[in-house]
Amino acid sequence: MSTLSQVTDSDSPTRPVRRRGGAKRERLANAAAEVFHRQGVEKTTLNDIARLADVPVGNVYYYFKTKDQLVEAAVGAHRARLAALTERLDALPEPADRLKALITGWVDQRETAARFGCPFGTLATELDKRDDGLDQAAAEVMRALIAWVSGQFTQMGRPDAQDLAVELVAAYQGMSVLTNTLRDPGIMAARGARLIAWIDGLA
Amino acid sequence: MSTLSQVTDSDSPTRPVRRRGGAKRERLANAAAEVFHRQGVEKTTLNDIARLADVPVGNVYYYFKTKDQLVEAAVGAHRARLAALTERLDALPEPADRLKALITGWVDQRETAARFGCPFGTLATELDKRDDGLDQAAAEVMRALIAWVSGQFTQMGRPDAQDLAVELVAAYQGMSVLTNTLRDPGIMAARGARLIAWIDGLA
Amino acid sequence: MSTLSQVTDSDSPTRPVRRRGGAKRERLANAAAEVFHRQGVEKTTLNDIARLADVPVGNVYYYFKTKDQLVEAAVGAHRARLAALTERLDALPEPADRLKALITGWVDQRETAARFGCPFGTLATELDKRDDGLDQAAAEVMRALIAWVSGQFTQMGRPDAQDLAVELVAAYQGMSVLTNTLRDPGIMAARGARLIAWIDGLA
Amino acid sequence: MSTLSQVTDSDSPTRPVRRRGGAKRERLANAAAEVFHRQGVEKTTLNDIARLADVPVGNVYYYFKTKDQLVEAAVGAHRARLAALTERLDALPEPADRLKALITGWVDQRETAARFGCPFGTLATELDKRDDGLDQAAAEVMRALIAWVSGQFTQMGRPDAQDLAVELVAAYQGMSVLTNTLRDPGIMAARGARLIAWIDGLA
DNA sequence: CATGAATGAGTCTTCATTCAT
DNA sequence: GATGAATGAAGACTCATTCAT
Repeated sequence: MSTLSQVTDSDSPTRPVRRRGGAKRERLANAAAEVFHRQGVEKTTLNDIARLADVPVGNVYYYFKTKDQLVEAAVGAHRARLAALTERLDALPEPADRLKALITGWVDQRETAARFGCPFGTLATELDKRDDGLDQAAAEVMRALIAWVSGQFTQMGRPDAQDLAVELVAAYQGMSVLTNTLRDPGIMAARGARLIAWIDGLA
Repeated sequence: MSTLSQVTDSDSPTRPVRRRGGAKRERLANAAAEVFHRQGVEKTTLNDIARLADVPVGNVYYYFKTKDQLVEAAVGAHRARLAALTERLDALPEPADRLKALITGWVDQRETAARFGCPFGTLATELDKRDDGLDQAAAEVMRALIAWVSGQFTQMGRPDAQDLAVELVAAYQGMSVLTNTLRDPGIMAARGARLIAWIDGLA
Repeated sequence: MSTLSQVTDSDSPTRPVRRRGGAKRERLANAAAEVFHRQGVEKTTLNDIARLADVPVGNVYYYFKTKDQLVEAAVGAHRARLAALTERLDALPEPADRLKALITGWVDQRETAARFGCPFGTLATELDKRDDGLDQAAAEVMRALIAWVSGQFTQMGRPDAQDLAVELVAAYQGMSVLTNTLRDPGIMAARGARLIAWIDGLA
Repeated sequence: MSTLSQVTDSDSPTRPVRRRGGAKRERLANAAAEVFHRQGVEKTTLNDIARLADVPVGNVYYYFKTKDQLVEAAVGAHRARLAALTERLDALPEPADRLKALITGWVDQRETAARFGCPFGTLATELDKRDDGLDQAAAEVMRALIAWVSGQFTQMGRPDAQDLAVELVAAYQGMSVLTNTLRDPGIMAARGARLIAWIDGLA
C-alpha cells in the first residue's frame, strides 16, 4: 500500500494565509515516512528527517515532542495516503477493477519494493517489535486496508470477503518480503499477474 | 522458517575435553538470533545478547569483532536451523507430506509469530534496509528455503515447481506479517489450513 | 615554534552578539594543542580536552565529529600561532634580527621544552607514525616555518637560503629533543646562543 | 642510532642448553622496539608485539608483567644495539673515522627515518610525555651515545668535546625530525654530508 | 612453562532532547 | 515561532591484564 502515492504536494500556492505550521508539520511527517522506509526507524535520526523536510533540527520539537510522535505521524501519513488511494479507486465503477488497479499500483512500485520493501509493511514489522501503542496504530492502518478490500469482495458478491481480503493483503505483503530480500522486482511482477488472474477468476 | 527449532542443544555430556570455544560462540549466535527476533537488530544491545548467552560483554569481542559479525552469525544460525529442519523433513517418504509438515510447523509457532513475526523474515526485512553484505547473507537463506520447497514440488512432478515454491514461501511470509501486525494467531491458523489444502489439491 | 604564543585571547568584551560558536571551537582547538603537547595525542582523552576547554564532552562533538578532527584543529592552531609569530617578527627591520628573535623566543620557552619538548615537533613526530592525512597537515606547518626562515636568509643575501633554513630548523628540533630527553633546559640555552652567534657570523 | 642494526640473531645453534626463555625474552624485546618504532608505544598492542615475536599473547606475561616492562625492555634493546654499534666502531683506528662511520650509518637508514623517524629518538620523545621512570631509562641511552661521541672528540684533542658531542647528536635528532616530518630522505643525506665535512674540518 | 580464553575498566562516538536567544 | 547550540545518557569497541588448564 502507500503506493500510487501520487499524492500531489497539495500546497496550492493560491491558498493564502493558513498558518504555515500545518504545512511544516505535514512535511515533517512525510519526510519521516520516507526516511523510515529507506533506513528503518531505529537507524533514522531526527537530523535525517529534519534535513529532508528542510526544517532546522531544533524546530522539529515545536511540532513533535518526541521521536515517537514522529513515528506516529509517519503512520498517520500512511493512513492518509491509503485513504487518498482508496478514494481514488472508488471512482472506478467495478469493484474487481478497483482491486486490480490496487494490485497494479503495487506492481508499479516494484523497484522501490525490491530495494526497501513495502513502505508500510516494513514499518509495521519494525513497530511490532515494540509494545508501546505504536504497533496498534500500524495495525489500524492494516485493518483499514483489509476492510476496504473486503468491501470490494462483498460488492462482488463473495460471502467469504473477509477471508479473501486477508488472502490478498497477505499475498501482497509476502511478495514484498521476497521481492525485497531477493532484490528481485520480477517476483512482484509475476506474483502480481497471478493475483490479477485470481481476481478475474473470482469475478 | 526457523521454526521447529527443537534443535537439541547437542552438547552430549559425554564429550570430554573439546574446547568450549565453539559452544560459546554458538551460544552467542543463538542468543543473538533470539534477541534480534524479539527486539530487532538496532534495538538490541550487545549487553542484551551477552546477558542472554550468559557471557560477560567484554568477552563477546573475543568471538565477534563487531556487532555486524554477530548479525552474520545470527543469520548463520537461521541457516543452520533451516538445514536441520529440512533434513528432518526429508525423512518423510512423500514430498507433499514434507511440505505439509513444514507448514504445520509454521502454524505451530503462530503464537510467537503473532508477537514477533517470522524469526527469519523480520530479520531479513530489517537487514534489507542496509547495503552492507548482510542483506545478501539473508537472501541466501531465503533462497535455500525456496530451493528446498521447489525440490519437493519437482518430486511431486510439477514443472512449475519454482513458481509454486515462491508462492508458498511468499504466502508464509505474508501471513506472518499480518499475523504479527494484527496480533492474531488465528490468521496463521486459517491461512495455514488453506495452504495445506492447496498442497493436497496439487498432489 | 608555537612559542611566543602570547596570543591574547582576543574576545574583546565589547563585541556584542556574534555567535560564540567560533570562540568555543577555538578554545577547544587550543586546549587540544596544549594537552596533546603535555600528554601526547594517544594518551589524551576527549575528556581531558573538554575539561581544559571547560566544555561538556558531548558538546565537543558539535564542533568536531571525531578525535582526528581535533588533532587537525590542533595542527591548525599551531599554524595560526606560527603565522602570528612571524607576522610579529616581520615588524623588525633586519632579517637577521628577526631570526635571532625567533631563536630567543625558543630559548625563552626552554623550561617547557625540557618538560614536554617542542609543542609542534613532538606533535609532528607522533602524527608521523600514522598514515592518514594528519601527518601531511603537520608537514605543511613545518614547511611554512622553513619557508619563512628561508625568506629571511634570502633577504640577507644568502643564495643557499633554503639549506640554511633547514639547518636552522633542524638545529632547533634537535636541541628540543635533547633538552627534553635529558630534561636539561641548559642545553637549549647553550645551543641557542651558538645559533645566534652563527647567524651573526652569516650576516 | 640503533642503526647499523645488523644485530645478527645470535642464537648460535651450538649453544646447548641455556633455557630458551632468554631467546624468547629477547625476541619480545626486539619485537617491541620495532613495533614501537613503527606505531608508537600507545598505538601498539601487546598483541602486535606478541604476533611479531611469534609468541602467544598469554605467554608474554610470563616474561613481562606489564606493558611498561616491555617498554623498558625495548629501551634496553636500544641500549644493547648502541653498545654493539660503538663496539664495532671502536675497531676503527681513527676517532674521526669512527664518528664519520656513525653518521654514515645514520644516513644509510634515511629511508626508514623518512617513514618512521629515528627509532630511538621518537621513542624517547614519546616516553618524555610520561613521568614514570621510563623517560629516565631513555635519557640514559641518550647520554651513553653522547658520552661515546664525546670520547671520540676528546681523543681528537678537542677540549670542548662534550659540547661538540651534544651538537652532533642534536644535529642527528634534528635532521631525523625534519626528514620524518617532510618525508624526505634527501634531507638526511644532505645534512649528513655537511656533518661529515664538519668533522673533517675539526680534525 | 605454554596458551586460549576471560574480564572489566575505559574511550570514542551518537543522539534524543532541551535551552537560550 | 524559529534556531543554533548544549547536554548527558547510552552503546560499540579496545585492550591490558589475569586465569584455568
